[in-house]
Parts: sequence; structure tokens; C-alpha cells
Amino acid sequence: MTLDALPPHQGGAEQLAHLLAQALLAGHWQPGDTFPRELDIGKHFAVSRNQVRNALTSLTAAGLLERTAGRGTLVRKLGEWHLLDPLMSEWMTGLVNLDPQLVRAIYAFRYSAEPVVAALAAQAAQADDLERLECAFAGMENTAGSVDKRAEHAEYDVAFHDATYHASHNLVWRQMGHLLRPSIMALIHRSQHRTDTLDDSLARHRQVLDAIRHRDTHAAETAAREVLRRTAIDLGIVS
Amino acid sequence: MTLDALPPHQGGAEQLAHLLAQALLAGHWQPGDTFPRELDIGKHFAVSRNQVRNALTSLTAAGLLERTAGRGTLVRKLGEWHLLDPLMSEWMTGLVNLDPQLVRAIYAFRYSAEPVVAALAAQAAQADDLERLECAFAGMENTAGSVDKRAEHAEYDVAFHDATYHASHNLVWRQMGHLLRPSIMALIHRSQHRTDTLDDSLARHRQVLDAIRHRDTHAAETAAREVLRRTAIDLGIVS
DNA sequence: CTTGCGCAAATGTCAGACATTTAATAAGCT
DNA sequence: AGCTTATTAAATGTCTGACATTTGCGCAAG
Repeated sequence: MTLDALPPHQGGAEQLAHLLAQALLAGHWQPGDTFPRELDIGKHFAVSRNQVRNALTSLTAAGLLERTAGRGTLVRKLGEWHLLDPLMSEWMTGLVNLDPQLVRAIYAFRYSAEPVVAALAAQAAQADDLERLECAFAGMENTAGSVDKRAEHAEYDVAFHDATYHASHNLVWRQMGHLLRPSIMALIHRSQHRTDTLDDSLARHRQVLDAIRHRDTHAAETAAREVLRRTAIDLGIVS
Repeated sequence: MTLDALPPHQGGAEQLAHLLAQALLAGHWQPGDTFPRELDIGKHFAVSRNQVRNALTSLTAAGLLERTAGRGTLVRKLGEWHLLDPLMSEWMTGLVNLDPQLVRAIYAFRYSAEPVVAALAAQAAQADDLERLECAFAGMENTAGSVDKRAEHAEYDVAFHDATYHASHNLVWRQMGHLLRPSIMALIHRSQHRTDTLDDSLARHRQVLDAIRHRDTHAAETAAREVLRRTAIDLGIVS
């Protein structure tokens, strides 16, 4: 695989890292392949070697690449990627051709984790947590149904689930809010968004909110599972 | 806080990063404080500015620091650290004075997550997963009781739990095996290691292993909870 | 067939100058 | 006096060229 198929870029090692990362996430290189050399990348994008090195440092830290002096840069396999690195979530968001295996893995994780998180949230939520949840839910309601507000609706969806993780008041769980955005965004493209399913989704989100508000851990757990259940079935995660 | 209290180092930006990270994790700087300048750090440790910048890049990627041109380097607060970064786990391991709040947070996470992970493992474990679990458990048995084998026992303990996460066959859960080592290591120093509690711990680990082997998700869930229960009570996470 | 030497190629490191951003300070005007 | 605007100092960010180090390969001698 060469660099020729990649779009141009303008300014900043971050953007270069983003560009290369998305190409890697899209599978343009096979695991074990040798990645282009620093000088070639710099030549192709007309940037200094420093910028290239900074970008490659990010990709290496994220577990996408493996660099050794003298040998070159190798592409690591999917199982060694640091999926929990916030940068990864940033790179995955907006990528349409995300590896289905990855989408399934992240969603399977959420399906097993979010019921527990919702239960914790029901125990630990404070007033401001409830306020954030309610705000996000209201946003979901207001943007439901309108076709041109789908992106906005997705943002409120992300905010709702992120608020749930946040309300657990656990430092580790809170970090995983990053995974929500790519997970939710990746599913937008393949969901049909029929009106009845949207209403159904809203109702289930409301049940999560109510359960947390009433500090009902068991109800929160089952409600959170119900929110994810339909999509989990579609993805073949649960029957 | 100055650099004078830090031990010397020898060679490599990684080790410098490790050194500075441990100082940060130990709370030598308060959140919001300005971190020493690049040139001062380089002067103090007799390394080039490049090495310093590489080290600080790692710390920044881990969310420990925040750097802006012209202003300097600020120390971020605990809630913004990237606890799931593998480097963080490396830095935390072997640190005796870890923030108790952090130990509690990580353990609370494990107490809520590992039952689910064990249940998934009971569903998805393959032959090699069982082999790894059994190997780790055998190691725990062989090193139990002997005082001078405590470190080795802890390693097998880590291996057992890591094998559980691995057996879930979920890419996201597998990443979290990193958290196990610092969590387990931090608790070794404060546990009394009486013989009866060790026997008890071994018996509970065995129940997890058996449940996974028999593909009994419910038993795996409760057994995993029981493994962590006593320590969770000691830490005030559950009553 | 193995060992050892040397060369080429890639990443890693260094040093210095320069660019850019930021905050504080001083100057100047109303 | 008070507000706005240059100036300046200090910090991180960037560029460049040279050099160091590691790795893999070829080749030749044993």
C-alpha cells in the first residue's frame, strides 16, 4: 500500500496523525506490513521530518505501529491496538468503513458493561448528574424524527450515555465514555431510523433515566440492557 | 516542588518519563501547579532537550500534563488522567505510595466489572484459555504460604485475572488486563497474608476456574464477586 | 555450512537557530 | 485616572543538518 490514495492535508502533526490513523483503521495496510519511511511520508505530504515523527509517535503510542531502529515501521494487528486511548476514539469517529469486527467488539463490550454502569449510576448519581442526564434526554426528544437533525440527535445520544458513565462516580468507568462516540456514530449509518424504533429507543432511554433518578439499581440495570438489546441482536451479539 | 528530591537516572527518555510520572503519581505536584521547564529538567538530569521533550510527550499523552506554548507545562488533576493507558499501569506498578483514592477507584471498578468478565469468559473460553487459567492457578497454589515467594505469588495472581479477561474474547475487555497489575501490587503491601485468608482466596479462585470450565455463567459471576469481596469490604467499597 | 566482516538503510539522537504563543509590563492617548 | 496598544521576556513548538545506533543483508573466508 502506498500513500498516493490518501487525501492531502494542511498543517499540524495532529492532522497528519489523524490521516494516517484513519488509513490504518480502514485496513489500508495489512498487519505485519512495513509502513512507509519517515522521509517518504515527509516528501509526499510536504512536511518536515519532525512532523512525521510526531505523528508516528502518536500512532506508536496507540499501538497501531511498532518502530525499531534499523528495521523500520511495522503495522500491528488489530488485537494489539489500544482501543481505550482517547486518540483512538477521536480517529475512529467519523470513519465510515470501520472494521465490522471492531464495531461488534465495542458494542459487545457496551452490552455487557453498561448495565453495570447504570446500576452504579443509580447508586451514586448526584443532582448535577441527573441534570446532565435530563438535559441530554430532552435533547434527544427534541431532535427525534427530523431527518436533518440526525447528527444532532446522535450527539445527544452520546451525551446521555456519557452522562451515565460519569454518574457512576468511578474514575475508571468515566474514562470509557470515549468509546461511546465511535460506537454510536458507526451504527448511525446502518440503522434505518424508522419512527417507531426511534420512539421505542426514546422510551427505553427514559426508563434508564427514571431508574437512576429513583435509585433503583436493578431497574437501571435491566433498562440499560434493553436500550442496547435490539442493536445487539442485529449485530449477532446476543440472541 | 523542585526536582531535587528525585533520584538520578541513567539513559533513555522512557526511564526519565517513568521517573517523572511516578513523582506525579505520588502527588509531588499539586494539580494546577506549573511543571519545571524543559531546559531545567534537562540541566538537572544532564540529558538533551530532545529526551526531555520525548518524556514530556508521553506524560502529556497520558493526561498527566498539559502543555501550551508560551505558558508552560501544567499538572492536570487526577480525574483527567488516562488510567487506561498501558504506560500508566507500568508507571503505577511498583509505586508504594499510590493515592488511596486511586486504589479504591480501580478496585471498585474491578469489583463491578470482573463478575461480568468472568461470565463472558464462561461463555467464550477456549481450550488454550482454560490451560492458561489452570497454569496460573497452579502457580498460585505452589507459591502460597511461603513468605519469600510472595512476589511470585502476586505474579500468578495477576496472570490468573488477566487470563480471565483474555478468555472473554472481547478486544476491549482484554485491554483492561493492564489495570490488574497495579491493583494487585498495591494491595500486597497492606494485606496481612494470614494463612487462612490465603487458603480462602485460593478456594475462591478455584471456584471461578471451575465455573468457567463448566461454562456456568452464573456461577462464574458470583464466584468472581466472592474473590474480590473481602478486599472490597476492607476498602469500604461494599458492605 | 557457518562465521565474521562490512555496507546500506532505516530509525534514534543531538545541537542550535528560529518561530510562535502567552503573559506581563510599559507607553501613550483620551 | 483609566483604557488601549506596543514592547519585551519567557516558555513551548518547529525546522534543519549532521551524526549515532541498530538492523538486515551480502559476501567472502574458514
